[in-house]
Amino acid sequence: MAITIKDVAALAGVSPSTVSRTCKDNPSISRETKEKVRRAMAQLGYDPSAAGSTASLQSCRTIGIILPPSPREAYENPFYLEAIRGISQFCNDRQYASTILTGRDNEEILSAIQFMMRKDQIDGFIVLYSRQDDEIIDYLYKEGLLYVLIGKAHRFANQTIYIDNDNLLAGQEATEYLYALGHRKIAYFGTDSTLLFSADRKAGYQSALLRHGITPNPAYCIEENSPSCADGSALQELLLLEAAPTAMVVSDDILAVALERACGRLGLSIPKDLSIISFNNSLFARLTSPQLTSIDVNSFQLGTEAASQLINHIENPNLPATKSIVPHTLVKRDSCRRLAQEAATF
Amino acid sequence: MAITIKDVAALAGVSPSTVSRTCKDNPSISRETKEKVRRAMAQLGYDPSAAGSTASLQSCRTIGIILPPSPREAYENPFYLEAIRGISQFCNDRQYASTILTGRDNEEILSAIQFMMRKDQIDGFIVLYSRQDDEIIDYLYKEGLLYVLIGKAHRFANQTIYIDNDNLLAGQEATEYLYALGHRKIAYFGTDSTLLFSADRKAGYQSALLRHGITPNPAYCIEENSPSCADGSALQELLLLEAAPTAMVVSDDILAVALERACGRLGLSIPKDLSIISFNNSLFARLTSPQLTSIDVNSFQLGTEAASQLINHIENPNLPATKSIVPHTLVKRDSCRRLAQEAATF
DNA sequence: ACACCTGTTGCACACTTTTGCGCAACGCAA
DNA sequence: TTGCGTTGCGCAAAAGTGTGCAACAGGTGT
Repeated sequence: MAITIKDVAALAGVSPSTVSRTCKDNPSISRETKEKVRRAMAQLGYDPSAAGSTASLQSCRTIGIILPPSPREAYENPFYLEAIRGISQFCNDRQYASTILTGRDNEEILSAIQFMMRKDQIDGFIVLYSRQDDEIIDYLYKEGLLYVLIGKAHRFANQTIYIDNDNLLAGQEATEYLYALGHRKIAYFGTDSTLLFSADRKAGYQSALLRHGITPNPAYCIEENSPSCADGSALQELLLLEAAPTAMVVSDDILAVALERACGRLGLSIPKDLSIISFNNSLFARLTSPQLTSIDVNSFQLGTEAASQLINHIENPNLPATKSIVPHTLVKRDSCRRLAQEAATF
Repeated sequence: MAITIKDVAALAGVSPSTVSRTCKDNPSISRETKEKVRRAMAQLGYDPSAAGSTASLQSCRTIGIILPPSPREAYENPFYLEAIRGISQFCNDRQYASTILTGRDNEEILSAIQFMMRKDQIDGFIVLYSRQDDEIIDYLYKEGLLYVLIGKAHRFANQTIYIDNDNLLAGQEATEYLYALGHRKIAYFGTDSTLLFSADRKAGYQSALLRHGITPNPAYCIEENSPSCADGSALQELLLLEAAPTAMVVSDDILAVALERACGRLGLSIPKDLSIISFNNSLFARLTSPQLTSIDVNSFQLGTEAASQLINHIENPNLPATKSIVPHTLVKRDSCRRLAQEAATF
């Protein structure tokens, strides 16, 4: 067993309470006594055990990380682990623990949450996703539990702490980039837009088009919720249109890879026949040929920022709900080409 | 604040100790009393708080998950998150918490470990990787801490609990599969073999060749430790050899995708000019064209099994070090072709 | 009737830290 | 010398649970 506050107290010749107060730099302890105690702590290599402070402070310095209930495939997106690593890194630094809550469906996750709360084992949650009408977020909100969202709040936006990219802006920038290269027939390919990041990117895409006087064409907008479905016919239909797009904004690298495959099957070459810009800048974007131009959303930083906000709110309970925005970066690679002038005459 | 053992005791008209013993089904409490207590517990919705038991039992029902210190790229391998999900799922079921320990280098990870231990905040560790001469594993061993390895033990093998695939066998099976398709010029492409899974797969590859009377050709064996390096010249040299291989065993899907790209650049087509079999069966294997034949190592199950072993050892401290093997499965897709008979005459 | 045994339960303390309150000592002024 | 204020520190209770030991009731054997 590790050494306790009593050992230090004995060595320093004071009472445990004095040691405790010294640790927290309480002004009612004299400088000399503090010095003495600190020497004893250093000599013994003392670190207060969490067990005791948890008991007496009713706070366990642990946060829960909630993964979405999704098909297994979704977790292969490196986004999640990067965000988790960001959270863990920050927690390690601030001497918090973090625990992942997962399950095969909403119900399992809910019961894990309830269990942890009943046990007083968790001070707050980070929810790694954001979607419309989510049962778990509703539960957290209704129970008055502390949580921060990675992604934009759907309901209760005013009272919710969240960390997000400016996905609307990112969607606009992606579209503007293609526009600046001379593209006018720009399509959008995204996941199911109940996932809010996708909805925002799509809205950004649409608003960029409108700004240039282009009315978004519904036939130019495809939404699939899995890269496996993306082999389907909708994409093929779009690509074979009389007025097929010359460029596409794709809401995730993984979908973009699926799109590349579809193009390959149809004999379209990238970027010659189709320019592609996607999001997340994951390994997927770097392993394809051509490598994908992609918008990096800094998922690691989303994680650290979320952890930072949550811990801040744990330690200062009455703070108003803060929102923070993590910047994104456009990484240019080889999947977009400048359109020759004549093609630009829409 | 949640309801405590005292509330239950008061309602049931017994002492807190009786409630405690009832929870653990201690035989020294009569059936009638237990019934009475259980009714009170149900009525109040009581669940023992972890804080108290942590204090009194000196065990916090928390395990640490140690990520390798690696270049960021490595974490994009879906293997890690799948293993973590497996661990979390099992922990959630068994009402344990898990916390991820990570850092930019060995030193940061070590200090996170030391901190957690000094705080009595962790009962044991799961190490998500296994490599030669690892400082962190040495530390855990020397401090006598409880840990289980995912992957094969290098040093201290006898005293180490580990969960692994039979990577030697898997390497053999991959090679045998290619052999059975008529391939004789089979090369190996793997990561840096200080990572033990890679070393084992390579050894399996070699032994399968030897079994068929083929002496492994050193020129047929390439090791790179990052998919970015894989764009390098070694691979190109091999593929352009006079006696270039007709098939390759690749230790990871991600490397296999890099290999596919290299082939593309050299005008080689898959599986026509080169058959590829790889490991992990990740999304990478499914998103390429052609889709990769790959050996699924069941990373989720590696995680659950590791958590199961660790918790078992936490609760039964004197168990001998167990080892368990998680089965793998060959998933056939489109990256391997049967060689015409004449080509098989080596 | 007394001693002993068995089965059941509660008391008191353990674990470790935090903190309200009170006490002792000291200086200074009346 | 008494009284008051201040400073510095320890006592003890608090958080919630687990457990060794003692006690108690009731029954049995002598």
